Amino acid sequence: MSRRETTKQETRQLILDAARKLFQKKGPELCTMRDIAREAGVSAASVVVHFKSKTALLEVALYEDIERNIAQAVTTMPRDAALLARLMHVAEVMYSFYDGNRELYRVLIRDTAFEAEGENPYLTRQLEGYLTFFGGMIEQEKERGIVRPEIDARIAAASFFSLYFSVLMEFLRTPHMTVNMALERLALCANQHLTGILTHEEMNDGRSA
Amino acid sequence: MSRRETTKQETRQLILDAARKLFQKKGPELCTMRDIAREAGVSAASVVVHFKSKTALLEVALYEDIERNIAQAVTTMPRDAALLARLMHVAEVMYSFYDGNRELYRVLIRDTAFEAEGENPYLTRQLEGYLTFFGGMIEQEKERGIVRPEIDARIAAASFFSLYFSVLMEFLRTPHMTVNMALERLALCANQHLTGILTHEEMNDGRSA
DNA sequence: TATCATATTTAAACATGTTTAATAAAAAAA
DNA sequence: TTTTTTTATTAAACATGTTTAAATATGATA
Repeated sequence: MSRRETTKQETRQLILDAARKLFQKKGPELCTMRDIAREAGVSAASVVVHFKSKTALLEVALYEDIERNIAQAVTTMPRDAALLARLMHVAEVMYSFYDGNRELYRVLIRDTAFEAEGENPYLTRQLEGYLTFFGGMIEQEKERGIVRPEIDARIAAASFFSLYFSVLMEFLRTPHMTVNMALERLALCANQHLTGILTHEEMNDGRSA
Repeated sequence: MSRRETTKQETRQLILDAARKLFQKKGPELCTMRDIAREAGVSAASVVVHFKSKTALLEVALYEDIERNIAQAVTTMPRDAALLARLMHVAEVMYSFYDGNRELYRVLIRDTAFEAEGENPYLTRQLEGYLTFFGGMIEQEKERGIVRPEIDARIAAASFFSLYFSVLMEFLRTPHMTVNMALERLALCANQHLTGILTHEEMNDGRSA
């Protein structure tokens, strides 16, 4: 790596470290680009040159940590537990993680999850990874005779994610909601999705729309 | 109403009209407070005095229209159709409405749905209204023997909303996704929630978490 | 080595949401 | 009516994310 390249990476790292520190400490809305630049010992313009925008910096600064937590949730997932228990394990790890600084992650998700397509590479990749992983898990459950064979595993995985994400949104917006309250709620929703809400007679009659 | 009060309301209405026009025309991000103020014939400061912030103005300017559409969706809802058909009817009306200006509603929802609790009175009220209405509908289906009696109707209504909202999010973020694609996807998810994904043997064994 | 081209950094300027302090007009009080 | 208080309005200032144009440093080329 050329000298030019190394100093560039050093500068980038200085900014990242400063951003992580100040985002955590003051929250992303109260901490300005100039604050971050000062902490890193560079100009505000340099921060923009390196990271394009404040939102993009927030994304880069935080998603690495999130990915680490997802990875940890996956590796510690009970291998032989039921589908719901495995989903709840991931949710517990992630909700607990976000609980460490709710305001920070509320702003992160707001500013990244609603960007137009292609503007949020991290999030998109994480979601795709989840769908593949959890969809594969559901496929396995089909083979074991636990999930019905006609079920679309990817749709099921996406549905579980929707439930997970909605509860997360409410959790991040609602200070008095504890991790356990969020988990209990998600368990109720996810369990309904597993077992359905119709009576068995209706299910047998049921036509897909 | 005193003279002071009437002129105040007139000014407020001028700003609202100007805001609706420009938000629709240029999108909420490209249209500035000064643009709106100029169009309304008042100062930018006046806009802030009347509506507190640009986001709050966006919310007031657009949610009335949204509420009108919800009301219309409810009144045109087929009374004797199945639960899924009724949900899909509401979704079709709303997705078609949002399709008229996706970028506008993407920004609106991003900026309001993720505000901290209490900062988004319209949204909160609409969601509460939906949960009551749809929850009541599910309760009726219990009495008719279509939905199982042990099902928590409010949790079911919230789950359907989660699915509806997640698909809406993807729809608003993804230009090449048509209304029909969104509806098809929602139908698949919602149908899974109605009928579950487990085999019948597993359902009978199934323990809630 | 000297020169040119390229990449990195930044000071200053800009755009825009919001606040402040002042003004003017209406209502209330005298 | 005159005076005082309250309120609606705004010009100017401010804060902050971002852009621009210039300067500086590095690598390539002669």
